[in-house]
Amino acid sequence: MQQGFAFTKLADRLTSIAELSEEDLELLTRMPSTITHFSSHDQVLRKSDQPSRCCLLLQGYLCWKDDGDGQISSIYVPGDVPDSYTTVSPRLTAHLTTLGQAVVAFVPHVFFREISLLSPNLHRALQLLSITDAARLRSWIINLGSRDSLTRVAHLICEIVARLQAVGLARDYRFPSPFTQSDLASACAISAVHANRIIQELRRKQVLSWQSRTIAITDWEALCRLACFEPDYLGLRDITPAVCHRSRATAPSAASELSM
Amino acid sequence: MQQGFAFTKLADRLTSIAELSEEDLELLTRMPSTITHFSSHDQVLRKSDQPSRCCLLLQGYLCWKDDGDGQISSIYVPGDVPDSYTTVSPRLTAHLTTLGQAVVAFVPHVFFREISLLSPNLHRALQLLSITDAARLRSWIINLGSRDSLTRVAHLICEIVARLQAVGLARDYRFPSPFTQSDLASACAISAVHANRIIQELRRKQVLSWQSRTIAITDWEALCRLACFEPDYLGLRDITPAVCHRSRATAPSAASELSM
DNA sequence: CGCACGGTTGACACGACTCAATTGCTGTGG
DNA sequence: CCACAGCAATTGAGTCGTGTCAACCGTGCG
Repeated sequence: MQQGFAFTKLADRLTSIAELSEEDLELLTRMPSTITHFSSHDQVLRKSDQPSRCCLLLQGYLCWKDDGDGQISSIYVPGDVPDSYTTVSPRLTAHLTTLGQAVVAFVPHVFFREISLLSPNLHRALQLLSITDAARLRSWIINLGSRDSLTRVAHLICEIVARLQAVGLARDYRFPSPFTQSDLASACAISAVHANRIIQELRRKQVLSWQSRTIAITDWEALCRLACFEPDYLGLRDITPAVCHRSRATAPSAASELSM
Repeated sequence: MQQGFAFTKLADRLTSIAELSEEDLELLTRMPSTITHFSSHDQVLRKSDQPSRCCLLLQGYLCWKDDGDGQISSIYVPGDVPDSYTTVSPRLTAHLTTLGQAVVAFVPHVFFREISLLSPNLHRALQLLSITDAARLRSWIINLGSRDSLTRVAHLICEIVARLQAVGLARDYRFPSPFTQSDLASACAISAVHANRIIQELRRKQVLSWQSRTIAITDWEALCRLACFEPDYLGLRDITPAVCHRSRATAPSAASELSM
């Protein structure tokens, strides 16, 4: 991957939910960061930490993992800042853990505070980031609460694909899955054995393949249907009717002028 | 209840998570509001709404209820502002619904924006409000994901008690429960029939009574133990070791006399 | 007074869990 | 280069929690 340009990951992510000006992008280029590589199932932040910087995920996946039985409450993809709220209060309620190898850029809290003061636009974009984070949590509660395990797994995969595509990844509906089936099970609140059977069923239904640490969606429409996936809650700006066939080459703001 | 002092409810809530100065409280007194009464299972906000004001709950309970099977993703008590995030983006992903009768004060977005500009302290307090909202969502995911139904119900009740007490209500561990057992079931993602059996079990275990629309906790310690309840995630300032035996002696607005 | 709704109870079905054993893969050291 | 360790994936069998269905009761309200 393109090391050394951590800020572009953040820019991509912010652009996916808000329109940024040239000046905003210029501000982002000044982002100071310390880049760190983590291996599988590492703890990036412990519950007891009181960080003074945020984690910008550059590559791989992170999740909040609970102390107790290891329930995963949220998954993050490159461009996300899982702990952005620590800029306000550094108290953590879970461990920030890798799912597979991951690359993280640590960015001082003060940087986010500064750009918020300098650009109301960036301030709003960062607020939107936390709002969509909360929206995803609510969506996940709906999932755990009201859908059966096949739907849950399918929905999680749909969400990951949509979010990867929003930052320019997985355009061909293939993406690395360095996490284990047990990880997926923890996220979906099912047992590892059952998760395995669900995945087999998804394979049998010909909607995806999962081999050599890579997932390939073979029938996106069918998967979305199985999952009852309606990506509105992700707050992305340019979802096409066909659900994420976006081309990021074109100017970042086609229409999406709806008041937000 | 003391009508006409909607702002005191907000002041109580903000005080429970942040320290406010005299000036901050003075600013809050200027809060404009339109007070509205709702009956049971009313929709305060529809998914399709694009509100330009927030809902400050004064009395009763509200919840976000999903379109589909009516899964409840979050419950609110007096002093809460369930839709505070709409000040940034008015898009909703669920219906804001009453659980029993409720009284709501509608407060223009612009008021929150103004006080955020005038007082960094209030700005922070409002940010903390959304952060704890998200923390509760994560906690609820843990609940749905990793605990059995008895624990889930017990945990929800513990949380409600703790949050009521944080704003000066339910000090004697008794509080109105105008919601139905089905509502509780929707929140805990179990069937109404099963919810009923769980409640009976809680009664049998002598930890609470639930009659004539009132819940009375008879053994708070035992209930907390059953629930695995650790209230840190609520972000409250003054939790005593014994879990919420707080005395609000220093209360800046000691009004809130009557039951909610 | 009676209807409607919330609460209660029992019987039965099924999805998901656990336990346990086996296979397959990957990396590593002899 | 192979053997082995260790982990992930896979499979089967039996169990249990929770859901569904259906009936019944109690009570508040029109």
